[in-house]
Amino acid sequence: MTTFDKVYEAVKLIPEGSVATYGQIAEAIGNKRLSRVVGYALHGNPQPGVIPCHRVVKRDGEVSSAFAFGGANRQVELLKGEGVTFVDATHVNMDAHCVRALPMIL
DNA sequence: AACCTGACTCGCC
DNA sequence: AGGCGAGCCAGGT
Repeated sequence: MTTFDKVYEAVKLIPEGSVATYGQIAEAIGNKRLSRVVGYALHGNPQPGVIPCHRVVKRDGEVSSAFAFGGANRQVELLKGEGVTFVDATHVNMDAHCVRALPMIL
């Protein structure tokens, strides 16, 4: 089990209609400082369609500017399609959709 | 094999 | 309050 695998497992656990921050993912796999690795892992996204990387946002709810599915706007559309609301064109309504308790995968 | 960089976050100054 | 450095892992040069 590599760190990347843990990241993918954690991301797949995000319920539909909810979002999680890189920090939440990192914390779930053991170290919140891994947030950077989380981003890198999703950047490589080896299994698109399986790994809902569009449900992962920065700690303030802003979507990544380097989203690779067709632009950040595409990510926003996907989230809206799941019932996620936005406080801003690029900021997810964390107060309503942020995952409160992401299970630890250690 | 070492160094640099990257979808991040937090703690100091 | 805003800017800067540190810490983490993997992959490319």
